[in-house]
Amino acid sequence: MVQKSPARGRPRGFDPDRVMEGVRDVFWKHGYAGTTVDQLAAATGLHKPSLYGAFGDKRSLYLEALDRYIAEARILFGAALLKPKLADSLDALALRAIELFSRGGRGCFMMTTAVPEAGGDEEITAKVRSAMEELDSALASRFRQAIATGELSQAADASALAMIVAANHYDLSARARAGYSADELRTLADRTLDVVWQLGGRQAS
Amino acid sequence: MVQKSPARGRPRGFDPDRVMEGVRDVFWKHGYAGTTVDQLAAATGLHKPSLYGAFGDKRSLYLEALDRYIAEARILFGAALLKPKLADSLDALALRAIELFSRGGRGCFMMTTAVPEAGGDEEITAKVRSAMEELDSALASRFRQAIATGELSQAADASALAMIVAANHYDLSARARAGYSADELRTLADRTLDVVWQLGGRQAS
DNA sequence: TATGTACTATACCGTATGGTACATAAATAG
DNA sequence: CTATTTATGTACCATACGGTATAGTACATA
Repeated sequence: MVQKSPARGRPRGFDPDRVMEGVRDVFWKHGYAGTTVDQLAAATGLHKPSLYGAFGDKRSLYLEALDRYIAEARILFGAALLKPKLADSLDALALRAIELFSRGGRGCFMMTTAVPEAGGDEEITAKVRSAMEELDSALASRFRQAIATGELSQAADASALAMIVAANHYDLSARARAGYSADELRTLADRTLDVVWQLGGRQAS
Repeated sequence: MVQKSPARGRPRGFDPDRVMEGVRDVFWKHGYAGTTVDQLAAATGLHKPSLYGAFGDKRSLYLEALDRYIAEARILFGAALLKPKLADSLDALALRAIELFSRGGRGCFMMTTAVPEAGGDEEITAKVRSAMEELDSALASRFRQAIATGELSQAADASALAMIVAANHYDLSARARAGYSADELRTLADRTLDVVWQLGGRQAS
């Protein structure tokens, strides 16, 4: 049996979730190598010893932020794919991605911070690959479902459609970082979705 | 009148192009912030004062490497698009991108080093956006040409096809960095090209 | 050979960096 | 109240960083 923490000693004066949000935002803006621990301390309002005490060193802090981002993205995008109509799923996916990526032109946290760091870091490389594959298979599965319910033609290629949408997803991230506005990104996403419908041979209205 | 350098004084003992290749490779692997000037000196075999004397500070060195990469990519990918048959163009584009990106799992130099640094750096942001738009329009133009020559259906949407191929291009970069092998990338690229042919309503064999 | 000039090499500078020692504060357990 | 435990805040450390001063070197011109 695991006892709930008996809360001995002085309780911490901060909310770890809130702190990690601040940490994530600094890494998001400056990247891993471009972020200093002093920046993290300033952004979270607590001091370095508290950060180290609660989360470990800079790298642990980053890995924790990355894990949390991936978990949140899983929920955010996974929820979009749960909508009954495929059109609504794809629309919600694009909308949420654009909202997330275009705020401050920051792009996808994983794409902008983990992908560069993946050169020479096997742990980060593996995390990125696994997250990408997870999105791929969630999308492919969603397309297979749409084929099964008759929303798409039986002849549609679920895997190919998934790759198109995934590639568009990462493209949106890169372009957000390159200064594209939310409106411009929306236009790009809509164009990709048109392609998906053409390819999928939309059946229902 | 600008005189050609009269070459007075001691001539430099290194080839600037070679040196910049070394510089680029270090930035490519570690990113801008993750690279130290000492690493650049070690990789190029020359010492910091020579680097500073010839190219300026770290940032100038990086911008020079980025400009050179963009120029080389323009030539590499532009040449692919010059092939008379669209199928050959798209095939060469994918092949060259995969060769370039999968060597050492490094991805696209611009995507992996400039995109992260674009957060808060307007000059880099502008360079990235401009390079992306250049590829977009080169691709769209190539597709319009294929429509004009009858290789693709008159009903094909050149811009939409260009976006699909561009997104695939950046997707290949990200996945190379995430550890995908050249073979895996080739499979992904082929799937995207299948989609392009479906969408474009290929006319000629 | 003399002289000017640009490149090279070593050594160094001031600062910023990741990380920590230490004294103190705030809570619980007895 | 005392002891124990954990968190906080200040001040600090060793090192690594970007960048440069300076002394010496190799070449061109004259």
